[in-house]
Amino acid sequence: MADGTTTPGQRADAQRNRERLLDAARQVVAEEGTQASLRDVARRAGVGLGTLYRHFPTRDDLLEALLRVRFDELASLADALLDDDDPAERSLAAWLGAFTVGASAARGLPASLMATLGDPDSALHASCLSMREAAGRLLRAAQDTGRIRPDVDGTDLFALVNALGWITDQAPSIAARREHLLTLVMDGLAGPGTGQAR
Amino acid sequence: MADGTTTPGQRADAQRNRERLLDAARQVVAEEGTQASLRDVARRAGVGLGTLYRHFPTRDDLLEALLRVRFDELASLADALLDDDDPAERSLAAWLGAFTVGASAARGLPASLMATLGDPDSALHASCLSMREAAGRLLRAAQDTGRIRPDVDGTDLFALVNALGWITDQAPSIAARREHLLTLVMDGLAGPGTGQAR
DNA sequence: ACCTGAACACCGTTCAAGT
DNA sequence: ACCTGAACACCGTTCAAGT
Repeated sequence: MADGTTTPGQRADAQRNRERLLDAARQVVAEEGTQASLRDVARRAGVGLGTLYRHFPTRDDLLEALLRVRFDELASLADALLDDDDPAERSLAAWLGAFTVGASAARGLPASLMATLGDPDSALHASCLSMREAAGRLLRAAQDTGRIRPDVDGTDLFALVNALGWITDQAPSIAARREHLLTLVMDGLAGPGTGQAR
Repeated sequence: MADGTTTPGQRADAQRNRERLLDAARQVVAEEGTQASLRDVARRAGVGLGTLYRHFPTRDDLLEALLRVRFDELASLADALLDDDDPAERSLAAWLGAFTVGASAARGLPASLMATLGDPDSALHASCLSMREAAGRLLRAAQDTGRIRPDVDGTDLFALVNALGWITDQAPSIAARREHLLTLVMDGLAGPGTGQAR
């Protein structure tokens, strides 16, 4: 059972460098987003640039190490919501809310997530895909109740919620309306209305 | 009446260089998106890098020269739709469709549009703002009929449609579902449904 | 094994020097 | 007036050289 925080393979300064890199990356990504300068990460970690590449051959490898925990949490949240007693469309809304909050943890994250889904070789691919699938199960449960339109799938849903996460990052005035825009999209997921607004 | 295609101020090779730059920029932006390398543009135009900066001090100045015509067309389309005999919400849907098609003309365009709205000094600011305002008038007309929810404004609408344009650029599989996602958002704009999907 | 930093091929932006 | 390209300060990525 690897716990993810230590890699007991070969040790020494390597283990310490890895942790320094992750600490630095956490800071830099929080400040600059997923497109942050890798040189900056190495610099802030007090480590040679080659060392960063040795530990994380790819930007996505680094992001994966930073983000997998959150992704897994979101996936299990979806499964937990699936089992609770709330109406399915409320569970779905709750999950989407949690996701959009997490998506704005780092600028550029929605773009990274979408790119990762299209690249099976990305280190982020697997966890991102399983997160989307967990959301898909929630969606299907809500569709079974007949209160969510049947002509959307998990891909549509994930696309929409990432689009929302993206737009929310483009301007503070829009970030302030995140909840509002989310309910609007949720209403769209519910299907055509009566035609009477409000 | 400046027609935008010629700048009769001082001429000579300057005028020709300007046109070469625009031609090159059209190509490069079409291929690489709004974040295309400016060096590449100068190179393809067969012009020194400094010449590009002299004609277009800013990336947005260059984009403005490329895109203003389309923006203006979209703005007048909105006004034309406002005056036709179609139901207001159909006019709104038609405009949103036209916008999203135009928005996928160049990768990165939705991001440029959103950035531009927040920066009054951007060369794109004015035309982008007036486009949003034209859309806002369409929106209000549709709201007056009572078939579009009253608690959205032009900023929300523009944000949503740009979010759609962005997500559409992230994966071909999603681009294929653009119409579908647009109707979904339109349904959201119509307000809460009956609760019965479909 | 692991670390380091120079090296390479790119950027955007500025500006002295030319015509 | 206008054009040019070197110069500067950055990138990402690789890899020879060190321990």
